[in-house]
Amino acid sequence: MSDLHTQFEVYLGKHNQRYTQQKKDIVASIVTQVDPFEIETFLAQFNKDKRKIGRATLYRTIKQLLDAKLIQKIDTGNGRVCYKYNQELQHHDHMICNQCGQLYAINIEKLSNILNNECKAFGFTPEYRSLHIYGKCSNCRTNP
Amino acid sequence: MSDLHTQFEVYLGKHNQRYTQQKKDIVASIVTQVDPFEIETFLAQFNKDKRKIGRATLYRTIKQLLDAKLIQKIDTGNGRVCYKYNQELQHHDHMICNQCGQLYAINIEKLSNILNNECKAFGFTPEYRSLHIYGKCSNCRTNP
DNA sequence: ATGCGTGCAAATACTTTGCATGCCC
DNA sequence: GGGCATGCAAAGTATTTGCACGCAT
Repeated sequence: MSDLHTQFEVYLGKHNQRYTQQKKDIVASIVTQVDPFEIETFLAQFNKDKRKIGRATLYRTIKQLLDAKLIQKIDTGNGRVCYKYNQELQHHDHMICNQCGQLYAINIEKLSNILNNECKAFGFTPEYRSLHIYGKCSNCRTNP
Repeated sequence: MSDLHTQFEVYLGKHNQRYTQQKKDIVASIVTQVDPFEIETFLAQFNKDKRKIGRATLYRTIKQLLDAKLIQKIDTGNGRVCYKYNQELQHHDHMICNQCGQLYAINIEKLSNILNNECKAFGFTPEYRSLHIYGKCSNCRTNP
C-alpha cells in the first residue's frame, strides 16, 4: 500500500467522503506515473487496460487530490495542463533553474520556525507551504 | 510612468519585440487593477472606455507579461482563472486562506538573507522567489 | 430508503491559431 | 516594401454540471 493511498484515505475520511473503487484505481495508476501526466492521455491509457472510468469522475478525484495537496497542477503555458504526483510532501521548498528547468529540493531547517512565528503574529494558522526560488543552477552558470 | 511600463519595455527590448500602443494600453489598465482580474471582465471594461482591443492581443500580451514574471496567473480551482499584477517584484510572500481564499502579503525581513545563504551554499544563484503559505486566516478561524 | 458517487453528454471556460489587414521601421 | 503585430472568428483544449442510475450504508 503506497503512501498516497493512505494519505488520500485520511483526507477523504476527514471530509466524510468515500474511498471508492474508482478512486482507488485512479490513485493506483497515478503512483505508477513517473512524469507529469495529462488528463486525456491518462484516461485513454487507463481505459485501455483497466475497468472504464468516466472523465467527470477523474476530474472530481483530481480535484480532491489537489485539495489534499497530494498532487500538483502544472500549467505548461501553451494551453496544455498536466498533473504531477507530489512525491515528497515534506519538501515544499525548491530551487528551479530558469535555464535548464531542473528542480532541486532544499530543506531549510530554520524556515519552519520563522514562518510559523510570522504567521502567528498575524493571527494566521499555517497548514502547508510552497517555496519556489527561481534562478540559475551551478551547472548552467558554468556552462551557459 | 509606472514601473511596470519600464520593466515590460526592458523585457520586450531583450526579446526583440515591440512595445506597441495596444501593449501600452493594456499595461496602463493593469496597473489600475487592484484585485486579481479575469480576462473577460478586463476585456469588457477595457473596450467600454478605451480604444478597442482584441482578445487574442490581450492573451498574447498576457503571455509575455507572465514570461517576464510581471504578472501572475491564479487558478481559483473552480474552473475560473485570473491574473494579478505582481506589484512588488521583491515581495512574493503570501499567506492564502484555504477557506475564504483571501490573500495576505507578508514581508519577512530575515528571509532574503537566509535564502540567499542557502542558495549560495548550493551554488545556486537566486533571481526571484515565490512563497505561499496556506492555512486559515484569523477571520475564518473565529467565524468558521 | 437515503444519499453519495458515477458516467454520460452537454455546457461552459479558457486559450491558441490561421489568415487578412494594418502599422512601423 | 518587408515583417512583425493586431483583430476576428474558428478551432482546440480544459473543466464543470445536470441528470439518471447504481451502490453502499
